[in-house]
Amino acid sequence: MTESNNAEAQNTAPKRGSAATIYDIAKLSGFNPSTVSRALTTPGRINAKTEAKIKAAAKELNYQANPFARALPTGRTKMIALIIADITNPVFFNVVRGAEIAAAEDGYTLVIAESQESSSNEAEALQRILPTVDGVMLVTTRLSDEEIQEVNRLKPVVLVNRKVDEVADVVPSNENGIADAVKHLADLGHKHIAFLSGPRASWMNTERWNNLMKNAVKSGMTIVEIGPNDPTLEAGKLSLDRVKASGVSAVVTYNDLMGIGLLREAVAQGIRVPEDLSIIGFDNIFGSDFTSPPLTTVMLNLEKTGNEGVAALLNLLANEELTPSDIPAPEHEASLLVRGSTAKAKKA
Amino acid sequence: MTESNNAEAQNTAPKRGSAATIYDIAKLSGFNPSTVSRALTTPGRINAKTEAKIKAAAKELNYQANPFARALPTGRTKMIALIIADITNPVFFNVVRGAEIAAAEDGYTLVIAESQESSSNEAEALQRILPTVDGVMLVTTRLSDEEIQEVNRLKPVVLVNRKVDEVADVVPSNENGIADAVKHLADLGHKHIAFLSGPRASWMNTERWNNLMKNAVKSGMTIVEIGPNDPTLEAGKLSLDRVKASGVSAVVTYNDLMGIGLLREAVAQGIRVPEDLSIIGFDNIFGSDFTSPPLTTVMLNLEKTGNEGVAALLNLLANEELTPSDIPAPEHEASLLVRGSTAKAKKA
DNA sequence: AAATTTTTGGCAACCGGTTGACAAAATCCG
DNA sequence: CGGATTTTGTCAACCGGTTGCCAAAAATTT
Repeated sequence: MTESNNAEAQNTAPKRGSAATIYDIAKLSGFNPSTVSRALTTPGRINAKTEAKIKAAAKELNYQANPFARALPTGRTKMIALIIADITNPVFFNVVRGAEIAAAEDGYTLVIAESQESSSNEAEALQRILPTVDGVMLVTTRLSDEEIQEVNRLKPVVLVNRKVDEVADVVPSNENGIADAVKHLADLGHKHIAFLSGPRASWMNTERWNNLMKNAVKSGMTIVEIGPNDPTLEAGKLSLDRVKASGVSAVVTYNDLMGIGLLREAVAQGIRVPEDLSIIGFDNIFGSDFTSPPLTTVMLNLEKTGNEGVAALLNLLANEELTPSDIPAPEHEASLLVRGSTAKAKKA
Repeated sequence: MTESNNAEAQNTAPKRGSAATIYDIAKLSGFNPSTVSRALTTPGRINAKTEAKIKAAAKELNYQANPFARALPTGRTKMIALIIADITNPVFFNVVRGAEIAAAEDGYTLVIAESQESSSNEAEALQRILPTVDGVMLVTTRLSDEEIQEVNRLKPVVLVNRKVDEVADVVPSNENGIADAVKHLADLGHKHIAFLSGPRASWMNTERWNNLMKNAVKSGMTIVEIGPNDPTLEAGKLSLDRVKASGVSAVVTYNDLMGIGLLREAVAQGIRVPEDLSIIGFDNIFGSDFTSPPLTTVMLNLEKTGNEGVAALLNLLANEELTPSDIPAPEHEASLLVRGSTAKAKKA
């Protein structure tokens, strides 16, 4: 842009990416490259004085090891992959954040790929990324159990919110949260409730439905499943008719997105929430308290989930011989967050 | 999957990560490793028939090039870094998605790092990631102009929503959207408006304020800046008192987060929106239509921004000699999305 | 002081690709 | 049909680290 540009370009040979190597350090410090390597990576192997000299030279040259050159013989890349179905789904934000923090703590870098809810995209992305990472965290995978096991055979895998034989997982227990939610509805006098279910293939969907059913029956309520549906705002909105038709006084939705969709459509159609219809979502996503009324929801500590997932993976990585069953169960559990979308059932 | 698995597992030494190399292919196909390399990477350089044979052998061995071995001599990693300030800020989701798509199209992998709004974190993450990527996209960096220029000297950088000398950028024009917003308020009879500003250091904040001021003055309105503030829900909420005190009938907020915070607090305090106070946000984030009333906002096509950012970076990468000024301005512009939070000004 | 053990640093091979140089083979030309 | 040209495959060096092995130097023992 300015006329000084020309001069600059001439004198500094601004060759991008020309970083210092151990050979430069060797030359500067007068030692052998292998000695340099040892001084930098195996403290103690080398005379303390030489080590200090070498480290000084390294600092002077602003040395940073080329990760590829390092990864080549060792096979370790200090990167882990995080595969998620839909990055715009607010559920993931906190998982990602928790994972980021845990990874950065140990000097690992997160490589994030999105499958856009498509299992072929996911397989492709995985294919591309797998060789560059030490391990994989699958957050909401669309892959089949067999595919997951196969990936697990290549690199350590940790599954979040899903369970597959032989594969490590981190899935916080829904039980308490669901029990509380059902009790909450029972206390409010609801007799007939519905579960607005998510995708048939979702492990978590089945988990929630089964738990819900068990608790509802125990509390003497009837419960019906409406679905399967896409786990989206739109699907929640479109299901209002079926909800109305079912005659229930309360709905638990597979996730907040669907809950919000349902709630807004109900309000738009003049159905009063919570007076005419109580709604409970899952996940406590960003924005679930923006609605009128704000959505009552079963909350998961997703940041913690992401954190524990990466911790488990790092554990697996550090300890070749660890088996998935050695991974401790997550410590945190779901809990009910009561906001405005639940109230006493209308008298029948 | 079948019983043949056992046999396979026995003879192939199922050592994790033991992938086929070009040497294996060479042995299997009877050619030299370098010939294999050429067949796979320089189509046409090799006799079509041999090329086919080699490719068949590669397929048979399920060959996938070791990216590190490849990156070492070429320096190219096919990865680009995406640095964002706060991954839980919904503004970024769509940027990330757009970037993902553009990157995947060209076989590039996105490495995402979050700086948690801290410039030291950001510098550190950048330090860690920089050697492993071909280029960097800075989405909401907390780095100083000088730091950015320095990074740009090492690897190609594309800035999103910010401008720094000598560095390529993608910043969609706010002008139309802001002009429309001001005109919208003027048409509704507002005479005195405020800008609830974001962080002082934000380039975009200054941009919006300057534009807003210019347009407001032109329309014969008075405008005041209230701030600076954190770009958060909480800050929006806390600023209500100052907004009330200012006596304005309409507020434009630096972003939707602040707009939503302000709107919800106003409603909570019994101030009617939009009858008593009109509010316009920026960004059209997820959830900005969940509020009651839904937030009127100046919408940016963030997915497109992410897309164009990566495209620009790829362009820079493919064409060493390209200078930042060769990057075309983004084609899309901001536009006003009128929802429910704006209405006629009360008569003074 | 000689023999033995331990420390220390250097040599060289290796990780798995890419690529310039070159010779053999194939194709073209007059 | 012989010489010039093009095509094709191989050799070998290189990218920047790591690491097993060994010899020289230093420290210890006898």
